[in-house]
Amino acid sequence: MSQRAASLDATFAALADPTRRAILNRLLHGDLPVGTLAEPFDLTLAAVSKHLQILMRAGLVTTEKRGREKWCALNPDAIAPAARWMEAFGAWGADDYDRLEVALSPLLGEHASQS
Amino acid sequence: MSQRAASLDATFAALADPTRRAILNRLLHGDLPVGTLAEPFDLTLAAVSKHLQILMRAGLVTTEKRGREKWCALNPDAIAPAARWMEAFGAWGADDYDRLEVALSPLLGEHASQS
DNA sequence: GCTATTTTCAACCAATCGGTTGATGATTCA
DNA sequence: TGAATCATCAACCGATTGGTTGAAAATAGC
Repeated sequence: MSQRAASLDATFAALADPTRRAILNRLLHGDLPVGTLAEPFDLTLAAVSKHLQILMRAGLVTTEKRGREKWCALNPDAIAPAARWMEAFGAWGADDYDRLEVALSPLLGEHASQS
Repeated sequence: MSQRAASLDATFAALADPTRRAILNRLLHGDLPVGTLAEPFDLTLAAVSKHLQILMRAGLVTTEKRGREKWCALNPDAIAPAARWMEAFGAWGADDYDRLEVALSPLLGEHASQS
């Protein structure tokens, strides 16, 4: 599987969990240390820590250690490949064939991908 | 969990598998019966059938039985909620605060969602 | 140095996932 | 009617997921 496909796997899988989407929403309003980030969730800190690792592996969140706290920040650029992938399908229904052609081109690399 | 969040779960989870994205790519070029759709994949028909059920549950693919064949078609509208969700993150990095505000509003329903 | 705080690690558990095989249900056609 | 074709179902398998608990590592402050 291409590097590109693996990245899409990680991104979409990261977004498929409601806790992780809520974490991203929380970070949309500002950077936070792990403990504060975890507060509103009815989960152990270890569980939130695991979710963060999945988000980091997908590149959606970056972290920086400051003292004994680890601050988390959004990395919105990481979502771009997945967003572009999805555009093809929106464009497919768009009755706008220029837009369709543009949206389709990023897909060619994975065109014949199997399993 | 809200209905909206459940739908996002199903959509993103469906997109997180490369075989399923390849199925969608294949359908982008035209409707196909299950057997033909499955041909390029090194999988049993049963496995492809399961992937199709996941795509149908997410609403991304619709089917219609014609004779003994079951024809599959894309339903690109189903991807719109997920695409809108993702826009918020692209917009967050965009230095364009009008766009950010617009992109953020669809998130409010899930804003405080936990677990 | 000792203690408290922040976060992760390791081991475990039940549930889900992606795949297989073999049987079964529909449908077509000779 | 009987045989072939198209697709799904049911049962199973190993790997992964999302969660827990308890111990450990790193840092801060007294």
